[in-house]
Amino acid sequence: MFSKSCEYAIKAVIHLCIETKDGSRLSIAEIAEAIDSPEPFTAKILQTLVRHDIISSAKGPGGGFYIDHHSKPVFVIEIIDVIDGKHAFERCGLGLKECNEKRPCPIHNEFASYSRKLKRLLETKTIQDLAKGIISGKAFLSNT
Amino acid sequence: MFSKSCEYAIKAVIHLCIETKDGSRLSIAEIAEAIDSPEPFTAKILQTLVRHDIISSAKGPGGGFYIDHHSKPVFVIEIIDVIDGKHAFERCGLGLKECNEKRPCPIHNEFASYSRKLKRLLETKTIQDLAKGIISGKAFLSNT
DNA sequence: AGAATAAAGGATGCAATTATCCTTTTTTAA
DNA sequence: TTAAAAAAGGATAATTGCATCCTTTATTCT
Repeated sequence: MFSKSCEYAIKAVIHLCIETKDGSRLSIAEIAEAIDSPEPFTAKILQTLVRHDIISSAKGPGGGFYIDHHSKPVFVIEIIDVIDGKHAFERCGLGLKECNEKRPCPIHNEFASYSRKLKRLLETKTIQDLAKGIISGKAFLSNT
Repeated sequence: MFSKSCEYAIKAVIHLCIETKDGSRLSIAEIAEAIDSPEPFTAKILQTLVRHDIISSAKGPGGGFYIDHHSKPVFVIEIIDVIDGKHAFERCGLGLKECNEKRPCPIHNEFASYSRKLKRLLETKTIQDLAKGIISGKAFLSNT
């Protein structure tokens, strides 16, 4: 469904959302540990998210990553767009370039309603919504 | 959504279904050409489908691949199971190993209802159903 | 039986995604 | 103003999915 990068990205932002409510910051190491991801790879993803203004970062001692709770909430789709590209959802089930409403591939109609709904969901759901449903951030975001 | 192999497999079986109704057979070259896929790679996929009894093949002159229209219809999910594995649908949206109903990941519930529906659809839909909806096999299965 | 045809299967190459390493830049604090 | 902390960024490695090549086996037809 999504790339590994995208999975890490979503997990990381949820984690940040929960842990930096109080204005504190998290280092790459802390995030990677919490979401069970390789540290240097996670660093790259976090950088991308910062560049696209989805999360914030501060260099130097006491620095780290955080999300600014005064700015607008983060829609899940924003992360997907930035990491996996805008067209992650528009792809035809059979990978046909020329598949569309007028000239649908054999399973176009079967897929279309499914992916449309899922996309709409991710367009309306925010990371903040997801964070609310989590009791213990660590437990639910790690793999072990 | 599905792997390239799986896309080719679905297209190939649809094409076979349409073109071998009369008991004729198609060579790898003919299939690859029709569905716009690399020939040797397609050969591998067809082999796998034969091994799993989804399609049939005959060696030697006049041989090729075909689907036996006297045997039971092919459910789309069968192809997916064989090529991408049985768990292609059970994977959690965030790639967590330990995500399940009892211990759902943040987006588990959001995904579950949709992938359940899609899975059910592919469990009931047959290649024969899909073939019916196609007027010109070539035109709809190739990329160009 | 022998030649031609076509799939089967093993071994290998290539490219994208995933992951790692190392150096540079910025910031804080002593 | 120097040392340490921490992210940023460039270069490189490993893994995996995708694709190709070549030899072998089975079948048909002459």
